[in-house]
Amino acid sequence: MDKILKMTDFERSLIKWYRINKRDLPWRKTSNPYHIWVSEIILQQTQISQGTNYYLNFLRKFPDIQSLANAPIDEVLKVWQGLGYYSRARNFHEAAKTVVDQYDGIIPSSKSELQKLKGIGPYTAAAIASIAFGEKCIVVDGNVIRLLSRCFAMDVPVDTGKGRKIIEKLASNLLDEAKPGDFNEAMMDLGAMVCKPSNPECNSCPLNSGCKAFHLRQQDGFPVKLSKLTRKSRYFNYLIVTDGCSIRLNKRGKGDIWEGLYDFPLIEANSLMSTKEIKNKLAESWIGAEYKVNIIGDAVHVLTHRNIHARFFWLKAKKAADFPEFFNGSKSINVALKEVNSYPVPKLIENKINDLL
DNA sequence: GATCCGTGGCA
DNA sequence: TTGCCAAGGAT
Repeated sequence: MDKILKMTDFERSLIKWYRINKRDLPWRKTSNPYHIWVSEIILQQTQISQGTNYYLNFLRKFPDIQSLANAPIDEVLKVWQGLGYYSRARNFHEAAKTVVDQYDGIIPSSKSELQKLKGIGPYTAAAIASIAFGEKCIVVDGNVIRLLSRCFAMDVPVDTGKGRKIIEKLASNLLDEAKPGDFNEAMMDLGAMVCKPSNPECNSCPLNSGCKAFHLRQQDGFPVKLSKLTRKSRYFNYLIVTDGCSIRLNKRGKGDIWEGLYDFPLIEANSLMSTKEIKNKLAESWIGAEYKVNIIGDAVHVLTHRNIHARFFWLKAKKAADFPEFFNGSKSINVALKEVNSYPVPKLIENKINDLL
């Protein structure tokens, strides 16, 4: 039987809407799987308005997978600076090296092979496989979850294994197998543009006639979620050690926030500290040093699961190069002030550096 | 399965 | 102001 004849009303309405309303985005002008891959990593947990410039800059800096694989990780992180979730950059870099070293530089074309690469999970594997290679698989992202949970008025929480399986089953049944990539992008576009988290534009939605939440006037009641987010506080007492020519930067270690990025030498404690406490701490490790200490500002930096309370101490030193290489359990380096901007740093530190220079 | 990983926008 | 959410993945 002709596929067209089996097309459901859902598919037909969705695809028709997409033909007219699809967004003109840079990664939709290409079928290059590397470009698609770049876009999908950048767009993980990231809105298009925030990610588009990073996509363009990333491809300018790393135009093909070889250039990415051959780059030092610091350069990759520098391009990623400000975008957040830096493990995406580290894992992408690792995966690029794997493809160059073990796949002869050819990006695998199946969802199952793609998912073996670092940083590629069920969503990204399905997105690349369907969009770049036409594999008949569905993507399940936040947009798809919201859209389907509303259409079917799902009372099972979507952030559970059971809810997840229901979503996957529904999407699989609806998938347009003739153009899986278009179907997936259409679902995400409709979710982002019409079936929005708040104030969805149901009156202009092509699927409203079959949407259970719309008929119940319960759009805001879906998706049902179980867990709610909590944030714990951490207290970073930062030492900006400088002698006017150079400054100390601290390379952040494995398994903690901002892994691989640079900040300042710090003392993490149960609270913000006083200058007196800082001086006492310094007296233990920097014997005979000459410096002055002043608090130059406090900041609260909000992460997904953390509130970072930061206090910045200005340590005007006679010679920053003499600051202990290992301070409070981690290593710092001496960097010329002119060179500071070549190091990848988190937003909190970027802001502070911009304040100072 | 629960927790962690960034940053920005919005109601 | 506060909390939620965003084209998720790793541990």
